[in-house]
Amino acid sequence: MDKIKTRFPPSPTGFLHIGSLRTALYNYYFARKHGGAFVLRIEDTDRSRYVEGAVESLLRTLKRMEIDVDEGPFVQSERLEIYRAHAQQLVQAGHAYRCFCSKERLEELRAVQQTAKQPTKYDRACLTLATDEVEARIARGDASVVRMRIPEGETSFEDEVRGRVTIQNKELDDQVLLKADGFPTYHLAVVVDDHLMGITHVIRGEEWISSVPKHILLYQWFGFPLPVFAHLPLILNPDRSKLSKRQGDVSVEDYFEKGFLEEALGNYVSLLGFNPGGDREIYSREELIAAFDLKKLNKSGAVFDVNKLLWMNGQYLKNLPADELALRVRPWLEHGAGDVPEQLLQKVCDVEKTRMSLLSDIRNIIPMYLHQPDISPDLLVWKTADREDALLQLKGVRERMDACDDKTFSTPGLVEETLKRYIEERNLGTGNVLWPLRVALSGAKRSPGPHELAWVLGKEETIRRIDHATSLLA
RNA sequence: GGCCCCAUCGUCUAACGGUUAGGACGGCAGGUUCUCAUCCUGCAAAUCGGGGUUCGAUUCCCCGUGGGGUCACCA
Repeated sequence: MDKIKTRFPPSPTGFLHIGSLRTALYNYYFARKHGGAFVLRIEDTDRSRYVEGAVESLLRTLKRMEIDVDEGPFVQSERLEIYRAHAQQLVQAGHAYRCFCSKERLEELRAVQQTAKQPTKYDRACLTLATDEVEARIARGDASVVRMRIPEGETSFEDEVRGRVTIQNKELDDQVLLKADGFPTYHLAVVVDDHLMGITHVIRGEEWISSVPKHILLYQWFGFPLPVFAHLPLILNPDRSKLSKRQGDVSVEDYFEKGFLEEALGNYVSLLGFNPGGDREIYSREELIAAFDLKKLNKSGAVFDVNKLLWMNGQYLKNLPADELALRVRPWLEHGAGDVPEQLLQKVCDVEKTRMSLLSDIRNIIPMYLHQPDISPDLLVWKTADREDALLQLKGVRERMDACDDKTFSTPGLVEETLKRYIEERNLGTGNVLWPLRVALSGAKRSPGPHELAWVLGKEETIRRIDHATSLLA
């Protein structure tokens, strides 16, 4: 049996679309699971869409997603001779023919057909051109393309996710295979390359399913064995149309910029249209590879739910060790705050990670740990107490904090113990003590607990902040 | 419009033809708690409609309806 090979052709714009990411992931999973190879191919046969640096950008993104390429990137624009020869072969065999029709004529033809509510198809005006006339016009330098000569009958194929799909050949247009500029169209290039590169499984988006019959014809004409086809359901906007810009972010780079983790994005996207079997939501890359199965693919489109992605991202953040999180959060710090000491950043991550859903959340979180926050004196007062009590409690707790040794501040747990013991000993109200203390340290209505804040800030700063709060109440 | 594809809670999904139709996100209500978040518990929430086949249909078939994709010298 042939070695399993899958391939991935990103769109040549340089950005990786969310849908493309899933396609890449599935191809990668499938290849990995079967000990096969994952091939990267750049389909840059449209010169008008050329983007400088697109390939480098794509490779960077794939690398970030830890999708390892086994072969390639193969670049189609460097293989023009191969496609030309194949097109020529079809012309000689009578399966394709030269067409000299101008774009203007074709547009006009289409317009007429459209108003007449006819299907828009090429009228085969050039099909009957005599061989010597064709040669004469080519010699004269007339621009021409090569078109498929669609035969009568019907074409069908087996799709791994949809089953048998059949289409009448009369529905097919005499598709252009080789353009006037000598570049192949997608249809020619994909068939030739998939065969030459030994691709055994074609896993791609559903938007391609209607062009498969054309490809089948090409495979037959060339005498190539068919690969296995698996067409994935589309990823949808909330209104159920094909996921597109305009209704939100569609490139994985957009999500990186927002502060999503590569592994969360990969995990989430993998589960759109595929279910490994259990009731779990969080899967490691290895688990996904092990569970991946073409038979487990869904047939219907899936709405991309940013909300659930946000939740999943939070899950991943929460489960990251503090030192790891600190590393990954670092790029989001403002330039001025770039000198946040590593140890402080790790502590902040440790106490804040259950409150984060994006890496970029660190930007809103970090200031209060770097500088004494503004405090509204009224906020210092616990709901069942008054200013006098707040002042009293702050003074008391300051005294106790001051009496602590450095070891107490070495873990949040020890600080917490100390506070609890203090409250118990004096028979104080928990809220009466902890609320003003927490506000004194954070200035915020909502924040981590006072013991966590004190641990992050350290003894000296903790006392300084308590003193500051006290001065506001006095 | 032609052709192709699809159809379970709002969303992602599970369910050998036999289940009180399960889980997750979100929502709501509680619990833990100094606050928020985390965590835990509970609640509401779905088989598009109509015909068949069958002892029995979410599941198989047909029709309808709805949605999507595609109809380039773009991929």
